[in-house]
Amino acid sequence: MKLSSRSLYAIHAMVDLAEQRGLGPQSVKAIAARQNIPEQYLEQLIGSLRKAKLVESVRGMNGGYELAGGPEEIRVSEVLEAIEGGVRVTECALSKDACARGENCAPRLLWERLNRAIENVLHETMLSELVQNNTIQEELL
Amino acid sequence: MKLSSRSLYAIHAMVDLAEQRGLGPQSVKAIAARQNIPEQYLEQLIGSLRKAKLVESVRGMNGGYELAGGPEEIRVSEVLEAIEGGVRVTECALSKDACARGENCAPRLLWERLNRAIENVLHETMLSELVQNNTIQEELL
DNA sequence: ATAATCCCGAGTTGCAAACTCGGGATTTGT
DNA sequence: ACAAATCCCGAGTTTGCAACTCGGGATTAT
Repeated sequence: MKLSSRSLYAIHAMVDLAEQRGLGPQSVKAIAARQNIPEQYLEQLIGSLRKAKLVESVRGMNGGYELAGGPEEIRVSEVLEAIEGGVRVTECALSKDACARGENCAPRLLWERLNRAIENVLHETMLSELVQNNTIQEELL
Repeated sequence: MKLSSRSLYAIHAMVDLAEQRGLGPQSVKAIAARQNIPEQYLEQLIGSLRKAKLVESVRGMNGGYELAGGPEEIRVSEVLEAIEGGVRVTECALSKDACARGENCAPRLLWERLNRAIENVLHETMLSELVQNNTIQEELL
């Protein structure tokens, strides 16, 4: 039940871009250094974020990446969707065919509850809530 | 964000024992066959369940395992706790030391929300809700 | 006695996630 | 015009750990 480092890195990178918003495009190198992420790996991940139109790139010298929209409009679920292609606790809950037990799988009730609970959190949490010096953090728990 | 097969197997095994309750001890072999779990692997897992006092063993010929208590009293969280030793989305939310960022980790808000949501579901779901021909399943969603 | 089971510490295997590499395309600064 | 800094991307390679096996001892019913 761990989040992959892919996901962790992607979220940290997006938060970083939110924090640096307005300061011009941020290079992969800079983001990687600030957030402590292997540079070439991040390059790969941020490519997925770009394809999902969550960030925009500026090429050439002094280029880099910027958030495509305001942090208040970006849901964490969008980030993870882009990077993982959906966050499901077990394949079972996704497609009934994937599970040999078919409809007769009693524990499916549990998978569905878990998926709901998780997706609810991811959908309701906006990037803006995760940036530094957000002093109202505590009440939002 | 997947559940490990350890967890999946353990839950299926516990559900199986709930379904076979009252029919005498169930051998690992029988459970494995019914639930489609590699036998020797299950033996390992069920050992953890026994140490956590969730099941009781009867040794010798015609031996096997039985639920230690009624399925209405066993929480899914107990099963996963026994098998995984806690279900945390990221180490960060567990101990502040584990994360180099320390207290200044903005995304921690997210980890905490996720952990809460997940633990809530696991804690509220009883084994009895997961057995077959539980016809009120749908409303419980 | 024999067979069926639990019990358990050590393996071994496989595979996907994590990370690297090489090199091309684009833009800026000088 | 050229060098340097970046994005871009398809192919690697590495590696950690979950998943699974093995061998053999202890216990009990028939």
